[in-house]
Amino acid sequence: MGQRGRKKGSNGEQSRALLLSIAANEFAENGYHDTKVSSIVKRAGLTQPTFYLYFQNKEAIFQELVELFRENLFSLTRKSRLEPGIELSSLSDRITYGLAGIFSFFKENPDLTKIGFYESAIAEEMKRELAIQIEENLTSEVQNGYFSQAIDMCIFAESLVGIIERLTVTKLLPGLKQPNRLAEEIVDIFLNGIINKNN
Amino acid sequence: MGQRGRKKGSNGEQSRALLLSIAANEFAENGYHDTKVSSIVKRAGLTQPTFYLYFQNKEAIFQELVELFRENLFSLTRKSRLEPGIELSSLSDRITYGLAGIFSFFKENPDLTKIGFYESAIAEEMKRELAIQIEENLTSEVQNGYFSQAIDMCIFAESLVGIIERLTVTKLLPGLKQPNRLAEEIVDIFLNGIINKNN
Amino acid sequence: MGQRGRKKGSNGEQSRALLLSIAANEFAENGYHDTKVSSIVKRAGLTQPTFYLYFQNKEAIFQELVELFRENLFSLTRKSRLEPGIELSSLSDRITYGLAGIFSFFKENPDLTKIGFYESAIAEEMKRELAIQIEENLTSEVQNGYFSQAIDMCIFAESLVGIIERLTVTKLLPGLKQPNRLAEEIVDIFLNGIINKNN
Amino acid sequence: MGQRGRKKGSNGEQSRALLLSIAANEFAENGYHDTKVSSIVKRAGLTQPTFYLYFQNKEAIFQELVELFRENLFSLTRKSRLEPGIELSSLSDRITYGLAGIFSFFKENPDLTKIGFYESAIAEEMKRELAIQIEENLTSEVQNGYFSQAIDMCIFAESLVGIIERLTVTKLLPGLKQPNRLAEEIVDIFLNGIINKNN
DNA sequence: CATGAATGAGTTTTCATTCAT
DNA sequence: AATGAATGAAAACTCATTCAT
Repeated sequence: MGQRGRKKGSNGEQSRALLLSIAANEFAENGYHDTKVSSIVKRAGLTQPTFYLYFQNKEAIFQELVELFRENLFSLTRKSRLEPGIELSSLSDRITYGLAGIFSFFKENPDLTKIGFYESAIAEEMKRELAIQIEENLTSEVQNGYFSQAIDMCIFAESLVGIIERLTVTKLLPGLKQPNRLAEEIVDIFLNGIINKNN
Repeated sequence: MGQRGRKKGSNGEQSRALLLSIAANEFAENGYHDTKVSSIVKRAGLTQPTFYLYFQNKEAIFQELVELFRENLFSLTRKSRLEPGIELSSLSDRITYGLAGIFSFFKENPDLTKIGFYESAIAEEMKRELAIQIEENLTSEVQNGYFSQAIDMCIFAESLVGIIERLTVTKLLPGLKQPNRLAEEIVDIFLNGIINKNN
Repeated sequence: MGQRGRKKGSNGEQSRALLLSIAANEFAENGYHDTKVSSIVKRAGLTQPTFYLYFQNKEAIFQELVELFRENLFSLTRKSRLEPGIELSSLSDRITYGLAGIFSFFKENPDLTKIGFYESAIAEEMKRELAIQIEENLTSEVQNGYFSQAIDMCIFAESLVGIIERLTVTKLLPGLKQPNRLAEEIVDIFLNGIINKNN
Repeated sequence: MGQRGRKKGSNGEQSRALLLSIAANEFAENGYHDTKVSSIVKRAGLTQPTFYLYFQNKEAIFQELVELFRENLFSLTRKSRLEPGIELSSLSDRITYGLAGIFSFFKENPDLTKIGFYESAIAEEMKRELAIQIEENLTSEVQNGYFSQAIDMCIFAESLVGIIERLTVTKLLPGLKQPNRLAEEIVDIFLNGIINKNN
C-alpha cells in the first residue's frame, strides 16, 4: 500500500487544474458572462467555496486562462524569429513553418484559443501584439528589396493576423483543415497573390 | 379636435429612434452584458417602462441593431455583384470599389459595425455570410483561369473577410486609413502578392 | 375622490423613510452585523431590490443614520454655547439645561442614539467631538477662576461625556430617570463634589 | 519509553495560549465580526482544524477572553472592599488606590480590556456589575453622613464607571496618563467638585 | 498534535422586467 | 406617451466549521 501514493481527490493541485480546464471550456463555449461559477464547480463535482479556495474570483480564473494563452502564443512567435538574412526559398518555408506552429497550438488548445483570441477584453491587444511580432519577425529576417516596395508592412502583418484569426475559426477549429496545409495555403496566396500570372 | 392633433409619429418615433441609437452606442462601447437598460434610458432622459413600450426586451433591441447591420451590409454586397464577364483591369477596380463601399459603410456606422461584426453571438455567422457572398461574387464575375489554379476560393474569401475585419478595427475605425486607400492596399497585396517580382 | 390625494404606498419618500426607521431600530437592537437587509425589508413589507432603490448598500443606510445622529447632536451642543460671561447661579442652570437638552434628544431618539453613540465605528470620534464641544462651551462661558485651579478641563469634559454615556444607557433609555432630573443630579455631583461639606 | 516522553503540556498548551492571545488582539482591533478564524490561525502559523482542537468555536474563544477579563477585574474590585469604618483622609486614598488598580490592570491588558469593556454584548453587563461592586464597596466602607444627602449612590457609581470607561479609552490606553495620576484626578474632581470654593 | 481539502448555509447585491396610474 | 414604484430570480462571494488522514 505504501507505494500507492496519494489518494485521488486529496490533491489540491488536481482540483485546481480540473477547475481551470473546465472553466476554460465553459468560457470558450458560453463566454465570460454566461459562464457561472456554479456551473464550473458543478461539472467538477465540487462546491462554490472550493472554487474560491483556488481562485480569487471569477475574473481571476479568466485572466489566468488569458495569460496562459498569451504566454504560450508569444513563446511560439519568439521562437520563430531566428537566423536573420535568409534565402528566398527557405523564407517561404520559414513563414509556413511559423504559421503551422501557431495553428498547431490553436488546434491543441481550442478553448484557450477561443478565450484569448475571441472572448477576452484584451483579445484586440493580443492580436495587435501578434501583428507587431509578425512585423518584427519579417522585417528582421528579410533582405531589403525582397518584398514589394509598395507593401506597408504593418498593413500586411495585420492582414495576416486577420487571416489567421478567421481561418482558425472557420477551418482549423472545426477540423476542416490541418495546421500545415492551412499554413501552406496562406503563404501561397500571400506571397504570390491570387492572380494567375500565366494568364 | 384640432387641439388634440399631435403631429403623427412625432414623439413616439423620436423616442424610439433615440433609444435605438443610444443603445447602439452603449452596446458598441461596453458589449451586450455590460450594457444596462437603465443606462440606456438614463442617457435618453426616459424611464425603464418607456423602453419596454418600444422594445420587447433587451435582447430584442440588440437583435434589431444586428439586423440593421446585416441588412445594410448585404444590400451593399448584393449591389457589388453585377455584370459578369469582366476585364482584367476593371476587375481589380471592381473589387477595390466593393471593398471601399464596405469600409465606407463601416466608417459611417461604427457602432453598428462593432455590434454586428464584433459583439454579437452571430458575428461569426455574419462573417461567414459575408465570405459566402464574396466567394459567390468572385466566382460569378470572374472568367475561369483568371485566378491561380491552386487557390481555394473559399479560403480566399474567408481570408479577405479576416483582413477586412482586422483592418477595420486597427486602421479604419481609429481613423488611420480612409476607406478607399484601405481597399486599394488590400487589393494590391491580394492580387499581386507581397513578393517583389523584379527581384 | 379628487381630494383623497396620493395613495398610500405609492410614495417613494414614504418607503424610504420607513426603511430608514426600521433600519435604525434593527441596528440599535442587533448591531450592524446581525442586522440583515432581508430583515429590514421584511419588516417594511418590501423586497430587497427596493432597499437598493433608496440606499446604495447596507453600509450607506447605516452611515446615513450615524450622520443624522451627529448632526442633531451637534446642532444641540452648538446652540448651548451662547452669551459668554455668566454668573455663578445661572451657569449651573445653563449646564443643567444643556445636559437636559442632550438627554431629551437621546430619549426621543433612542435608536439613533444607540447607533451613533454605542454601535458605530465612529462612536469614539463622536464622543471625542462632544467632549471637545463641551470643553469649548465651558471655557468660553466661564469666568477665569470660576473653576478650581487643579481641574484639567479636558479630563473634566471627557468625564462628563462618560457620565452622559453611562447614565443614558442605565437610567435614561430604560426610563428610570427623566432628562431634567438626570441633568440636575449630574450637575449637582459634579459642581459640588460628593462630600458632605457640613460634616 | 524515554524517547516518547514529550514535555507535558508543551506543544498543545503553547498553541492554545498562542491562539488565545492572537485572538485577543484581533478581537480588540477589529471586533468580533470582523475577526476571522482564518486570520487568527494564519497569524499563529497554524491551520483552522487546529483551532477547533482547542476551542469549540469562534464564540467560545471570545467568551473565554471575556471571562478572563471579568474574573481579573472582579478579583480586583473584591480585594478593594476591606476594613469598613474608615477615616476621611484614608478613604480618599482608598478610592484612589482602587481606581489605580483597575487602571493598571487595564493598561497591562489592553486587548482584554477592549474586548470585555467595549466589544462584547456583555460589556454593558460588565459595567453594570462593576457599578454595583463600586456601590457596594462605598456603601459598606463609608460612615453615614460622609456623603452629601442628595447623592444617589447608584447614580454616583454609574457615573464613576462612565468616567473610568471614557478616560481609559481617551487617556490611559493611548498612554497619555498613568494609572495613578488618572485615579488621583478623578478622585479629586469627584470628591470636591469642580467649583473653586475660594472664589 | 496537526493539516490538506472541502463544504453548508448564508448574505449582499444586481438587473431585466412589470404593475398601476 | 410616459412614469414612480416595485420585484423575481439569480449571481458572486464569504466564513465558520468538519472530514479523513
